[in-house]
Amino acid sequence: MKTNISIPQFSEKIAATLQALGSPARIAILMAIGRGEACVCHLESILGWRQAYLSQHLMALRKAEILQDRRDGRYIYYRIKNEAILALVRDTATLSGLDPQIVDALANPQPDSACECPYCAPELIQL
Amino acid sequence: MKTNISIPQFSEKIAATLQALGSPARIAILMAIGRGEACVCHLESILGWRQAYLSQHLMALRKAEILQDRRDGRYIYYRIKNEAILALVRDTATLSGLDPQIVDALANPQPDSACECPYCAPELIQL
DNA sequence: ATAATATATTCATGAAAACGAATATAAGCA
DNA sequence: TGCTTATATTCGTTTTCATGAATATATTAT
Repeated sequence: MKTNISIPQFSEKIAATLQALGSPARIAILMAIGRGEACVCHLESILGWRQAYLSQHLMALRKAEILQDRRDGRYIYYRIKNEAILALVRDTATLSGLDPQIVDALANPQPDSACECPYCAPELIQL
Repeated sequence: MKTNISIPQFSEKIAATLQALGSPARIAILMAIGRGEACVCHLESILGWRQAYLSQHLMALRKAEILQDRRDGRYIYYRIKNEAILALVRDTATLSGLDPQIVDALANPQPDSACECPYCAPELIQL
């Protein structure tokens, strides 16, 4: 039972966003999306995870209002609502003693030749 | 059992820092410390929490290398190791739709007349 | 209508985190 | 030395989160 705790509303709001980011899996997802957008099967291919596992984390990021989704036929694309989230991750990387350029490089992902999603292999859609 | 997950080392490091911040209680502590330093009894007074509860969160923040402590006689003072943490919280506040000036104001706490710690009431030590 | 593909959601289980209560430790005072 | 004050730490319990497995839903193709 939570008693004798007086936490201002703002602490809870700030903590909620940071809590959503406090997961290696979700950080990896955000890096994979970067400044563009990515569909679920693209993220599956890039990250090598089970689809259901990925979807659960996407759900958490949507709930935290970090990700925005849009449907295109069968495909659902995700993008980061506010690029400031990437700056936040970058700054945290710096704080954690990591090379922020790694974050910068990852935030601009390129199409992956091994991926068969509409983004990486648009020619497959025409067939 | 964690299987089929390929999380780069950097995601884990970033997430670890954000995980430590993903708690309303610890955000409140950081706000109370701000740019200066604060002793435990000061934080007790300001936040109105049980001492043991507060100490547990201080322990978590020390473990995450966010806080630095120094002992002065019976008193232990805490300061935020890197002011960039405050910038991080401020940016998160902005992202969460909060007024960042609230964070700025809180990051420069003033002595509290109701507090009897050496910082707020140095004259009590002389007695 | 059915099957295939893409993806979300739910539920059960296990692990991690949060919290209360009790206790231990350190420093200063009488 | 013993007491007081300041604070850390440990342990048990509860709550929350993470994950796997199964299943549901939406769209397109046949």
